[in-house]
Amino acid sequence: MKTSNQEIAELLRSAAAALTIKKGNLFQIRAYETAADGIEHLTSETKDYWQENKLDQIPGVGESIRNYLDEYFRTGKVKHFQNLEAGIPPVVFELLDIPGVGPKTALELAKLGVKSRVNLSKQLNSGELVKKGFSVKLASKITSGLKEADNRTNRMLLPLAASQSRVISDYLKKGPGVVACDPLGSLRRQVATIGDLDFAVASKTPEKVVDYFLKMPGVNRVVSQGEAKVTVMLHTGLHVDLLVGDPDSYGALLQHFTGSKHHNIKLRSYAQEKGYSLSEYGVKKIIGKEVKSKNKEKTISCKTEDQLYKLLGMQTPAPEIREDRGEIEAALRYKLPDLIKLEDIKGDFHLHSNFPLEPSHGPGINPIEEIVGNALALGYDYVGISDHSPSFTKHTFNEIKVLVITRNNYIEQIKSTSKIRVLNGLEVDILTNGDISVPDKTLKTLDYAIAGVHSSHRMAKEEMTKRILKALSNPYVDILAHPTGRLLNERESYNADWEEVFKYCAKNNKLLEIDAYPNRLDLRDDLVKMAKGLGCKFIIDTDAHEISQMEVMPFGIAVARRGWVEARDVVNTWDYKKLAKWFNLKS
DNA sequence: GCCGTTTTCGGCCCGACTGTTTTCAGTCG
Repeated sequence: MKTSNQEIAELLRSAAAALTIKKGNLFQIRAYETAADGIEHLTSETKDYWQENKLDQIPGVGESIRNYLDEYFRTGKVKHFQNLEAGIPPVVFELLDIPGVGPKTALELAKLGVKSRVNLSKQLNSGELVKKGFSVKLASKITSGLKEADNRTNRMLLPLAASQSRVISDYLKKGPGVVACDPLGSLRRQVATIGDLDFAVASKTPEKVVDYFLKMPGVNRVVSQGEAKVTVMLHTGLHVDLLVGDPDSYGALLQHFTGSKHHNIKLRSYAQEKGYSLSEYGVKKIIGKEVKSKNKEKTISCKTEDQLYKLLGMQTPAPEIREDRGEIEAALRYKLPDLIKLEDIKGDFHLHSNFPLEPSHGPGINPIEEIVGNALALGYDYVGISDHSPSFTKHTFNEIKVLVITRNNYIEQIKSTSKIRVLNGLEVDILTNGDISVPDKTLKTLDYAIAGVHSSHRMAKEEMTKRILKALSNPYVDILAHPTGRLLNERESYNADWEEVFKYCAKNNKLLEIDAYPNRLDLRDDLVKMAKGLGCKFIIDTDAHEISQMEVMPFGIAVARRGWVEARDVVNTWDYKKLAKWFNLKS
């Protein structure tokens, strides 16, 4: 049985598509889609919710869908969904993820004899579909849609998205009549991976900006084009959306295009209750059931986002938390968190040097002295060096002890001459049975230890939870490194009962690391928020293996902000005295 | 089908673009 969150969401989306084809209730269709969204964004498996009898805690899941899911987990199928889908060729559901193809188009294709995606491609190329009466324009649209779906690459990591975005916004800023230009969408919200790039431009002459944008180097084809709204595809396959708006209502445009979709839906529902209708043009007053005027002139325009949120009687939530995870409710009560900022960071604790402890672990390339010097240049008050521990498979515990002591002595010398505080740490392995790869008496000689899972990632959830908890129970382990082990676009998080792990950390003063390295961003933002709610403290580190990588700190800050974290929740924003107390250091 | 610091009933975000539409349906963000 397919039970991943992605697969369960697909199950619901197929039901929604079937209902669309059968002209079901529009709101019921939306309800299935909302539930699918809710499931996709869960921090743990839907199946776990089911086993714990908590399915209706999932956003968008009510009594009916709860019962359907229960039936699914018990029997592997949902009779109601099977009935909905009866009479609809299965290929319809296969075609839905082609851009431009929705339920109705997919059904038409199926009726014209399309058997599969491959077959669709064949019939398009041979012109067979058009001969059978399918629209020529739609056929060409779907041909490019198919090409796109096939070339769909991984979502971009933040550094790449940021650099691509800079090139485009530099270009746009030089455009005719451009007053302002901002990258928006998921990049502005600093989501860990970015699908496409969105830009807003403020200008009184949108048509000129649109023309200028279409001439941008690298544009491969125009996906759609309107007076003030364009989507293009670059030669790299990247999608870029542009919206041009009047400078007087630019705040509303920024708000609209930053999203997220769920934030906007919640915000607009709330606005509606208050008698307003909200769009990218501003705020309209609703009288009775009718919007007072459809004229844009009658819209209250908002130059800034603050004006818009203020009009609705709330604080402006930082872009990073606009995900409909409670920020609108908090903003209405003027209780938004005071999110951590890059300037709050006073040090970095997960740094790898070239000290010859264990070459096979891929050590850093810079000497400890250079790392300390760079920390000073970054304005830090303290810095922690945390090389990988020597491999326990190649060394006896006694050899490990000797190696570590050698390094200890070396760092002691640096400590005595350095202008900033230097801490002596080590990144150690959590072995499959939960033991630490370095003996306690050696760990005891360090200022701190970061423990991480570096092997056997595919353990069963219960086993992995036990493994992590046992490691954390070691009194010398201070930090859980990159807690979920995910590598973006490469490896999923491993399974563990995170709530149990976080409760343990909160109770026993174990720190959760937010690893700022862009392909990790681990702990993930949603779990950060959960951990913060359970009272956990964090440390944000770069995991740099060369000193230039110490500059990835902003990505870790973004994750923390997305998890509603304030500076006081993060130990490496504290002054040294408070920090030393937490780590039980001598001075 | 979901949901509620005005509601357990009666609502459900809002608008743009495309195609082939003379008033709208489908898809997308």
